Amino acid sequence: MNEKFLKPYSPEETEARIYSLWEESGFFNPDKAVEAGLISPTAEAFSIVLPPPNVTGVLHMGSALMLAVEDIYVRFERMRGKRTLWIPGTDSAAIATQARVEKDIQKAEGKSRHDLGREGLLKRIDSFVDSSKSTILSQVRGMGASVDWSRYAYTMDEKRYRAVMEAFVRLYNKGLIYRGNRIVNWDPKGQTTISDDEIVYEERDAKLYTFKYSKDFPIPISTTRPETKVGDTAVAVHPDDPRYKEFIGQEFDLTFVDVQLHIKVVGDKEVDPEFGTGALGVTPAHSHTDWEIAERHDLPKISVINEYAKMSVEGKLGGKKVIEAREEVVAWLKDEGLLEKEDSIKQNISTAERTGGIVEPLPKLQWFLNMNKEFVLDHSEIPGIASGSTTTLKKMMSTAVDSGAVTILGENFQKTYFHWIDNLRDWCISRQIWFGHRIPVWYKDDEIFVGVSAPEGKGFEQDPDVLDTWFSSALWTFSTLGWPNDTEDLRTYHPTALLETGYDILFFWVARMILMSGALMGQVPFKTVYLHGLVRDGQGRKISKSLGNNIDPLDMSAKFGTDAVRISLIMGMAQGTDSKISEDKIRGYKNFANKIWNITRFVLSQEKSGEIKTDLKDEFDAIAKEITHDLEKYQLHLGAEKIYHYIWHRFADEIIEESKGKEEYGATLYYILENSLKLLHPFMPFVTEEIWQSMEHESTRPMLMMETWPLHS
RNA sequence: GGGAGAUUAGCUCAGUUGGUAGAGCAACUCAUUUACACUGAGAAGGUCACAGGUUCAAGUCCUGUAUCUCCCACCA
Repeated sequence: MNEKFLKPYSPEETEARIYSLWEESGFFNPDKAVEAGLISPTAEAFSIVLPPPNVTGVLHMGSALMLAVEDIYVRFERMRGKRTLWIPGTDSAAIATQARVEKDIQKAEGKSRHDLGREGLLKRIDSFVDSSKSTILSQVRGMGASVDWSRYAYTMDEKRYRAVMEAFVRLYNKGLIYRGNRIVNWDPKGQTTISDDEIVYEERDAKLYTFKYSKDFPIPISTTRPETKVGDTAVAVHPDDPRYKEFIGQEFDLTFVDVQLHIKVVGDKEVDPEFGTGALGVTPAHSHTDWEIAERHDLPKISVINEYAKMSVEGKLGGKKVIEAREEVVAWLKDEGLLEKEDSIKQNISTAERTGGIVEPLPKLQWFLNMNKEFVLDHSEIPGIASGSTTTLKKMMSTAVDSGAVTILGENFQKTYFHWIDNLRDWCISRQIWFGHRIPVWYKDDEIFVGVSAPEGKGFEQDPDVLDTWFSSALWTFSTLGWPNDTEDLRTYHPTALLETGYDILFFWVARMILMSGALMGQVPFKTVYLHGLVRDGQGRKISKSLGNNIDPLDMSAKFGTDAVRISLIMGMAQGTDSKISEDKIRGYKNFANKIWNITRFVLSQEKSGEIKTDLKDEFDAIAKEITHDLEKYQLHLGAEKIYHYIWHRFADEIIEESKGKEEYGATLYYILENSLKLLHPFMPFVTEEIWQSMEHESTRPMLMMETWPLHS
């Protein structure tokens, strides 16, 4: 027997060595496994893309859970003989990365991005990305992820850049991308537009002021933002409201603070007569609702707030921050005796997810993806949409799931998905930052050129904006497989089999992938969506810096071994629900790794004598069948529990105890141990492989990772 | 305002199609040169939030109530 079994199992002496063994074998790449004759060339494909972690980030418990779940499925399907591909990659995290680099430069050199210029800043960002990406990549390795590194992709690399340009141009040519002046969510702090999904609402105390524009104005209005009223061009009332009906159509000229206003009274059914005074002061340029009312009634849209959230009007409010202007307007209303009421209310305020800045709705010229425009889908493999038929992006996204082509595990998530689609507005895809995929549009006087590369001829200026980072992420399942080229990889591995990610990016990413894959390839991007929950601490609290309850997966891995971290993240975690992790829990599974180690020590001390006992074999095979079934049904926490319970409390506590001093048990013990290692391998790959490598086997396969799954012919 | 989910042992949670309530941790008793103390054996602990209903049978299905959580939404 190998002497190492005389000491407890040591993850730190094992893991790096075992990972090298796997990686150097080349078998993370399914093509190599086929070449070596370990997987049939005609085997069914099983492919997953790794949700690319932030290239400059570090691994946290959420990504550790993601890697664990995905690696379990990849190893399971690989052992079941499928042509299994897991594509790794990293994401540029555009806004966050640019902000980080800008901050560093500001701190170290006192320079802003404008001092460096666009080219200069991008160079600095590239070198920062280069120097920091090794951290996350080695951490992914450390978790035991059996990804095919030869297919590594980065959202900003050459191939992905081409795919993004191509996608933009194709969607533009289909008429789905347009440029329009519309109200967008402007983040004054980040100095960029953000999408609806990047907004988080915070409940705050606010004041609802009720007043009249002037003594002569007949209708009082209510607002929480008096400062915007200098941009009003109308008052909207419900068309049937008896109080105000007579005023509809009338127009008033008046002076508000020191600004001249021309107010028209309009009737609009969107107005709720029950709320406030039942009359709405319409500020078209600074409110989504008001913009729409203005569109319907052809009202002028006067911009009174600029990109820095300061007043852009003439007079004494000019240049003031909106908050200051608000106080000034309220003071003026009081002085003039126009203020009728001041109510305290709770208000949901829109803030930017990334910067925390208060979102200011502003009209801006931006690029949009049209969700409701009909277009012809030339080639379609999506059930319910025939090739060459007319559809809209919205309908297509809905059909992809409704038809069952994509299964979103968890009924509640399906409902959420459909609900989101119902309420979907056009997607604003342009961003005013420098780091990202620059919009492939060039202007020259009245000319506009849209193409994957710059037009010939002089005098063209490229659009300064870049694309929303989710635009490129949405292409991920096929941009990583070589699209827009018609590659062998695309034919073999797309649609991918499974997408596993956190439920918090169902809309950002999962839905958008369905959109892009459908629009550009006529395929769904994946067949099954597995959404995992948040990882919380032992008390069920969100892990956060301020609580100081951060449990670092790398620390835990160093302390208890990666296998222990992986399986403790899986245990008790039903799909789609939040899970808990604590140091005690991880320690418990370190003990389990050692338990198997000692079981092996005992079994290796026995002769492989006697026949395999039928009753014990049948019992084991039944367990193996159940575990297989659990994995197939995405109940991996149940499978993990069963193998754990069987190995510790059945095999070790009962079968081994019973076998002591009885030679005829030998062959049976070896049978159970070997097959238990196979079942446990996806969950705890390091310790199982290490044990496997230390034993002799009849199998000619080179390693446990490439063994066949129990009961699988 | 709309939607979804949760409520099971002291704590954290499982419980697959309805068929005698489960695990881990904690606490209790005992064992101990044992493959393994990173151990084993045993005992204790629950009106499955509450109230109805369906059923031979309900933690599980239905209705309602309470509390909590999350998501979505342009009530100014």
